[in-house]
Amino acid sequence: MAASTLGFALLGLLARKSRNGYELSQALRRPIGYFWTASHSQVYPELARLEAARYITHTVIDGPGPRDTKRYDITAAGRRALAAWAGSPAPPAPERDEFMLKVYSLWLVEPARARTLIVEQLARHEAQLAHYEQLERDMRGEHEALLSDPTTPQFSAYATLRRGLSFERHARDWCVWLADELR
Amino acid sequence: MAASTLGFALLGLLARKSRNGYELSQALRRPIGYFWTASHSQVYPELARLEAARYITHTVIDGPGPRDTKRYDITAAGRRALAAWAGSPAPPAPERDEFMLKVYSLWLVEPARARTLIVEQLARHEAQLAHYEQLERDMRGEHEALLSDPTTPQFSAYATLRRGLSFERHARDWCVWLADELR
DNA sequence: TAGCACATGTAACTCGTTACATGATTTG
DNA sequence: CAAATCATGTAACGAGTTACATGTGCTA
Repeated sequence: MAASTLGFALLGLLARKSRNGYELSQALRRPIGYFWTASHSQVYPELARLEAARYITHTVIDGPGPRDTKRYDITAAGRRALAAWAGSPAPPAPERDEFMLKVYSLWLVEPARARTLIVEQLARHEAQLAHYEQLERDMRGEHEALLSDPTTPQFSAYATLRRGLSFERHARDWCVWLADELR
Repeated sequence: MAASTLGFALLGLLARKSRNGYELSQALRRPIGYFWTASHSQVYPELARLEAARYITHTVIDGPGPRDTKRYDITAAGRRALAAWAGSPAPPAPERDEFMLKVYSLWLVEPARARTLIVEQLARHEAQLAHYEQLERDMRGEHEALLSDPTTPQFSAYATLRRGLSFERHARDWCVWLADELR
């Protein structure tokens, strides 16, 4: 009766607040889904599976369009399953980074062109970093409060934000170094 | 006539030296495939596709077992296709990190247990970092030579190694910070 | 009034993993 | 002599993307 990774991503969102399928799909799209993404065509069938497993329930609250709007809530069993999953070790994830794969063959590309690619990538990392820094400013003042209690959703959200900030900074620095080597 | 990402991963390896399917599969397995992985059941059909596209050729050099051993070489067309792919912008990659997804729901886990998970993850990053540092030591003395010419495969290999080193260091530091917050 | 946001679903396809299948050579 | 390594392939399944399908209400 274990859910898929996508299922736990949905449960992780629903454990914070109730949402409908559309809102869940939005939350799992770039740039909002920071470490998991899914399209709506994957979300709706998964919600049906989670409901069959009794991890969530829905209440119809009639909306626009040809179908009803379904507002989903996590159940006590869903919360237990989510906590058990979060508290078990993550299987080692196979790395998959198409950009780095291109860098591995960058020696075949004319250096000035290669440098352009790296500078474009640098811009993407700087944009994402600026976005994360804005999120951090939005939390400012609450930091000490957030960190004082690791059993609040805000603690987890701040921990993942710190990770994003750190990742984008290191990626930016690496791009700067490589662009300089290709000058 | 464009190859898949896996196809370009294989071409990137074959552009450096000829290999058989078994050796290519080994190179794409952890911990050797640092930014792309694949199992042998995916590699063999892809090699057939690359050969149909005339990006590679093979010569039979009879080996053990019930089938012949096929040694693959990249063609001039394969090298051109690889260079064109490496020189074009990478599509923005959807982030997918199951460990970070767990951290997002870590507030539901008893803090002492949560801390154990983070310390285990820290150990994994430290092991990978030690591995990368060994690779760097193996290259020592050649650094200046490697960086002087960006059109050699060694330049690309060193650039990706620097990225791996930077990534593991930032991941380690983040784990140390979070484990400390959970003490 | 055209387009976008809201809202839910299905179908066809690709990519990737695990399991099935075979058999010679080397090492403990 | 048993197990691991070398070596190549197919089959079944699950996960994920793109396209198909429908229709309301709001805004430029």
